[in-house]
Amino acid sequence: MTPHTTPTAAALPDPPPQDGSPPEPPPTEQRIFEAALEVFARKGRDGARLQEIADRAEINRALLHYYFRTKEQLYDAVFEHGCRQFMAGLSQSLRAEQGVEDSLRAFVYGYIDYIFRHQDMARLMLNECLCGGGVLERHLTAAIAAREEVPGLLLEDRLRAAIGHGEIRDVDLRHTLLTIVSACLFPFVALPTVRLFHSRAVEDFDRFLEERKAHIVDLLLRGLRPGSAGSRGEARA
Amino acid sequence: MTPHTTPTAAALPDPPPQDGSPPEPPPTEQRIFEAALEVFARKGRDGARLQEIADRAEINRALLHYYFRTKEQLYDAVFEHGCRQFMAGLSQSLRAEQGVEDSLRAFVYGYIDYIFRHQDMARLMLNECLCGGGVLERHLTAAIAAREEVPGLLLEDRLRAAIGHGEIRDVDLRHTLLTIVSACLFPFVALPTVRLFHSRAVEDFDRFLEERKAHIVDLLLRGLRPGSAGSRGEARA
DNA sequence: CTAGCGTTTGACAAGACTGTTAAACCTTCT
DNA sequence: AGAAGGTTTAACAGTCTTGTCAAACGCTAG
Repeated sequence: MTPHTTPTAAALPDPPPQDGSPPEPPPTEQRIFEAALEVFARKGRDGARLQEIADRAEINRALLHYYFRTKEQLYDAVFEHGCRQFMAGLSQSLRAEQGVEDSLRAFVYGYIDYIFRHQDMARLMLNECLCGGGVLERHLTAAIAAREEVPGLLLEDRLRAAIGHGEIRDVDLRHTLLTIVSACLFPFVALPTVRLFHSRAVEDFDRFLEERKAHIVDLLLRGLRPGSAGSRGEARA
Repeated sequence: MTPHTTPTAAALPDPPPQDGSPPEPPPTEQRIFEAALEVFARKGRDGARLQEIADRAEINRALLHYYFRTKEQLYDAVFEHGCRQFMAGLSQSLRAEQGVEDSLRAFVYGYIDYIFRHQDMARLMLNECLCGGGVLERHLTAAIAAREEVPGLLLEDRLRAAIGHGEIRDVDLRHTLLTIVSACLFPFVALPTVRLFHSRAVEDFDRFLEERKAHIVDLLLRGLRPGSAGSRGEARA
């Protein structure tokens, strides 16, 4: 009864390419993580079946219990593990630039690229947002308390400084950040719907995302540029 | 065996206040719809239990099968029914204005207000986007084929005309529309997360949404205003 | 009154899924 | 070779959930 403690395989998910050795099959636990993430992301927490996870990991279903006791503990472990790596990797891919414009561009480009490469984890987290039982909140509050890097905050600092320097307008940064994240993330949520109206997105999703990055940065930069209000009053209602 | 055909109670969900009669308990089928929508929205398609739906509707569980045969058919009926009303009501609440600015404002304000009043249905649809099996696509394609009103298209027409008149820049309207919808809708998805950073949103969600409406309209109007590109080139990568 | 018909209910049957256990397996160390 | 300990497997048990059924209920028409 060695497992059930902390995962022995706390290895990186994106390990830097080792020597030229053939890609040795990852240890069982790692395979379970990967399989479980896929299935949970596609079917949801309740829709996922342990049998399907086991099949995908090419192991006996009883092994899932051997390593993680229950389905709930497996889910929590996958979420915890994935969430931590996701956040860390995301923060890392959002390098800080000097100017506001470059910072914003780096954020949007990095964000979309990263989500694209980790759609399963993103779906899992969004799923948790929609009908989850507080697992995400618990983990996020813990992460914040532990002073881990939270992806959006760096850009918020940059924008705040830019406001101080008069480079951009004095906007409510929380709404601005939320808008940026929405614009980057939502297309992945709504993808099945987007396809219907934007059929190109299916044929060439890469191209669609490239267009999207440019569009968002362009819109934001113009929308944040300092200057007088629009043709009429600023806010009405 | 009268049921299983088409719902006899195709009544409106927001019936205009009738006479002063006491609110008579709605017929069984309507109660089922309401209860099922709530439970499906909160627990997801697979997480929902028929027993919980029956309890919430204050009926015997067997009645669910009497009216809808299977869980899947119940889900489809709720989705179909809800989706149709949702779309129709949404289109209706997005009245067309003359100018671009007013149209955009009406759209954003109407959209957020409507979603706020129909969060369950919105969650259900988003859930279907994330881990659904094509039910949403099927219904949407059918709706489009039947030439039903699709919420976003009216605004798209307005914006296209405005581009023709030079009132706004020549942007990719599909991305613009997607951005607008994202900005309005995503906060509802991410609400549990937003709370952590934007604690005011909990205490006073109404106020948060009012701020948000103004923020979105403001950002969009400025971002779409015609004029030269930013401090540097327009698009880089 | 009662026959008919739609509605509602409790009980039951069948199946799906999770979780447990004992035995087999495989490697390592003595 | 043999013991030890972790790993894997097949089979089993229990529970939860869906779906079905026959009987009971209540209303209306003849």
